[in-house]
Amino acid sequence: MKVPLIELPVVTAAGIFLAHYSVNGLAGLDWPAKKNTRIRSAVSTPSLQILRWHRLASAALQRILAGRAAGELPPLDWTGKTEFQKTVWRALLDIPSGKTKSYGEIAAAIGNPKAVRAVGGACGANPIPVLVPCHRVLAANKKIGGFSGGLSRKRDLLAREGVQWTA
DNA sequence: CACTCGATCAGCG
DNA sequence: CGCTGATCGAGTG
Repeated sequence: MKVPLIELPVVTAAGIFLAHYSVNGLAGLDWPAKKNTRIRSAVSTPSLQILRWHRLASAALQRILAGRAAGELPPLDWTGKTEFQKTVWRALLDIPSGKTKSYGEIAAAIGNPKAVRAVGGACGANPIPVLVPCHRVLAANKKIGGFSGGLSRKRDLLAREGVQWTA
């Protein structure tokens, strides 16, 4: 069955993010496009509930970009994702702003200490960057590691949170 | 099922 | 610093 998605823009100083909502909650977040793409609003009329979720998501995004704690999040829709991925993402939500963990620490935290590389894979598959703070995961030696959205974005987010990493 | 590929890591020279 | 093996989940055919 096909679940309709609603797209709503989040205007921030860092650009316009695009949030995707399903009937279950926030399902995805897109990085700001380079160009001034269509700021067209929702394809169909968002329900009151979705607008409410959107307020939460927008506020949380603004706070994280300002280097502060996210605060309350809307429900996250991870339908169709694997249990392993969901477990990893839940662990990411436990990393507070300004702190980081290594891929190995995440693996240990979810009780699967040898699944180090798999954790990296799950981070890369995260559909909701920033709010699910995949950028707070560094390599073991505090090196920057990788980032699917581009390393410059990871560096920017970490800098906003006052985090140090090794070159 | 049998591959392949990673946002890893620790060990070793 | 660079190379290597171990090891896991996901994607592909």
